[in-house]
Amino acid sequence: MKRPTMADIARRAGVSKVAVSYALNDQPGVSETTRASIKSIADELGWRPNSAARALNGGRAQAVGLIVRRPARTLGVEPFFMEFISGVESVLSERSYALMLQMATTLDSEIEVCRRWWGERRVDGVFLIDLQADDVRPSVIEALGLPAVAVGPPEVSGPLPAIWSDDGESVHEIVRYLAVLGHRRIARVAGPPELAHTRIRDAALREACREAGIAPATVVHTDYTGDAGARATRALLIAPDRPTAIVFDNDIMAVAALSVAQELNLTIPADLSIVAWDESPLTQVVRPMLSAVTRDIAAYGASSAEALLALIEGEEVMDIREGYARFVPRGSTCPPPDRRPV
Amino acid sequence: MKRPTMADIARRAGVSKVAVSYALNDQPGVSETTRASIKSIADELGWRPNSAARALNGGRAQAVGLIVRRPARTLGVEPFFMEFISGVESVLSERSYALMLQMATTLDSEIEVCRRWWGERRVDGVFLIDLQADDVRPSVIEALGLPAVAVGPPEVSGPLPAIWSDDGESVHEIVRYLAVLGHRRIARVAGPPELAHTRIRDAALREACREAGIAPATVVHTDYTGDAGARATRALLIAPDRPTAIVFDNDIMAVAALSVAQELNLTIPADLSIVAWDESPLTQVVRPMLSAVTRDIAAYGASSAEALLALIEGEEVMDIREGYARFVPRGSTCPPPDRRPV
DNA sequence: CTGAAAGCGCTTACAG
DNA sequence: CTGAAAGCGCTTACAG
Repeated sequence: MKRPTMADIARRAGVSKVAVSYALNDQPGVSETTRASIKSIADELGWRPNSAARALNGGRAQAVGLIVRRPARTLGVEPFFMEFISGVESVLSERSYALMLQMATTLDSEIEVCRRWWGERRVDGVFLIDLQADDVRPSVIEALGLPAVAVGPPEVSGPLPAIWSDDGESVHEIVRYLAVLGHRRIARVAGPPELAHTRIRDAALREACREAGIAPATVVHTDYTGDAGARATRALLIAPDRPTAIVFDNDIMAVAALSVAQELNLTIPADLSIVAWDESPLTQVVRPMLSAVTRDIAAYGASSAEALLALIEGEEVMDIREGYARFVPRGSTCPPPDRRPV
Repeated sequence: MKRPTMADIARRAGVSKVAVSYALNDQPGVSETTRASIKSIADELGWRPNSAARALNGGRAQAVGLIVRRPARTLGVEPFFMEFISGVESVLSERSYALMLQMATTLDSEIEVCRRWWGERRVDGVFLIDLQADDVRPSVIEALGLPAVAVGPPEVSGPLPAIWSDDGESVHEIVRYLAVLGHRRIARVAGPPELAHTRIRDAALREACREAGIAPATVVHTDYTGDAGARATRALLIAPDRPTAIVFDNDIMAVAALSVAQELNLTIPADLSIVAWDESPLTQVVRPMLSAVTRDIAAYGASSAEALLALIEGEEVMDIREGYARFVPRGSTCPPPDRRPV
């Protein structure tokens, strides 16, 4: 039951602890036969390096941290996090890095966790997600000396390398598509306005509408829940001059919109086109299947992890621009009523 | 930038490192005035205990591990994990424990991760989830001496304490409800047959049908994806003597079933009653809203964490039975066609 | 190639 | 109440 140490191996092998250290770390200083015999004893004993002892020698903690600051009620239905984490993991595990996960409720508590993690040498670096406009975290983290990558646009990553995908590009693609179909009144049910990528989409939407020569889109901000999405959709649809197309910032709100449309006796897509963001399997189990923008979130997580590990190794890391989310038309978009043959 | 140590504090305070240790850990051995001055210096310097150094003194790693072994494509849409984790976190964070998260693909690799974590002293204990019939993990983990709790039924937890909710009870409740409505042909679209709780539901379903005096339910096992759920549902609905009610083992498959019904021109609930398991917000954004069984998954995570920490403290931990999932009827269940007035 | 020493940052036990 | 020592399990530098 007692976990073996290098001293145990040294005793069994009849050599010094130092020789064991050299042998096990593939350092010169022991003969090949000694090395082999030490290794086989280590194997037999099931020896593993004590991570605390290693970390104490100026070594790394061999762990990175991720703090999630979304309210519990939206977390479960937001596929982003688990997909992102699984991409992160794919890189970490092959480098034997561990991932520390923590939930937080406020920006301050998130910063406090970083401070503690770094002070306690529990992590070698962190991922910053859900960047906000005027986010204080990048500069605070930078000041701590804690290696970190910002998973978000360079505009708000401050001194940290940004791993980002260009949401503006996706917005333009959606609007051009809808405009070509003939839509003139587009609305968007968005995420929280404090999130940087929400703002970027907001701005891109204004610009894209102008470029397409259509009226500025109405934007309603929500907390990403299906409930809030349904309320926002309902408000849009009972207003005079209701939109003929609505773009949603996640998929659960888009699904909720299907129900609201049904409630109001509107047919999708004949009476209303719907576009979802970041398609999860959910968009394909409903009818009609939802037109959505899609990107490889796991790959996004993997790049972020690569960048963070490189930063920890002391390499210089540049901003990395991932592929943007591409529009995939499915069954929830079509030309608006006044542009279809009667 | 250099993170301060006790030696730095000792120098500033003009005392020995030991005095600093006593002062900061609220141990006797220093005067109250010295203690206060040491503490204020520590504060000012932003000192945090080096977790590696602490762990090396026979102390704890102050971390517990969770390994998730579901394929990436089902992870994102399965709200269980994030809700469970957020419950776990609520307990861990107030005790300053960290959570290490790792993905694995096979049982063997999962066991290997446990072996490594424990050997490296990275964790003080682990959660075992998704217990299987004849699961080897409990006995292997027990043999390692690694403290662990099994998040699953006692039948398969072996020597480990089980934190579980009685799925059988929920199955009985559902079947009694459907039987009272007049349903005689019930089917179930289930999760993977290797999972212990799938088997428990299978067995309970047989028993419940017998007790209700109705034909044994047809059960189709799936991998929990919406796709597989849709296929299973379709197969059930085009068979002769199709069921009048189907119970699903998660919510995404139940949502997929709505689409299949629509595809086959069946009305929910008039032609087919649908029951989902472990309702997430998803069940309430579709129309009709899904009747579902519901339980407090975060509370489940919290109990599991409490139990694991107690075990780590050396306390004896008994099996803990959480409340079972309760049936909440919504819009997707009603009497079958032949039991309604014409 | 091999050995004994020092040190990482803490805690614990043991003298004064 | 205060001080100097030993040790946790490793690694790194420095002699032989």
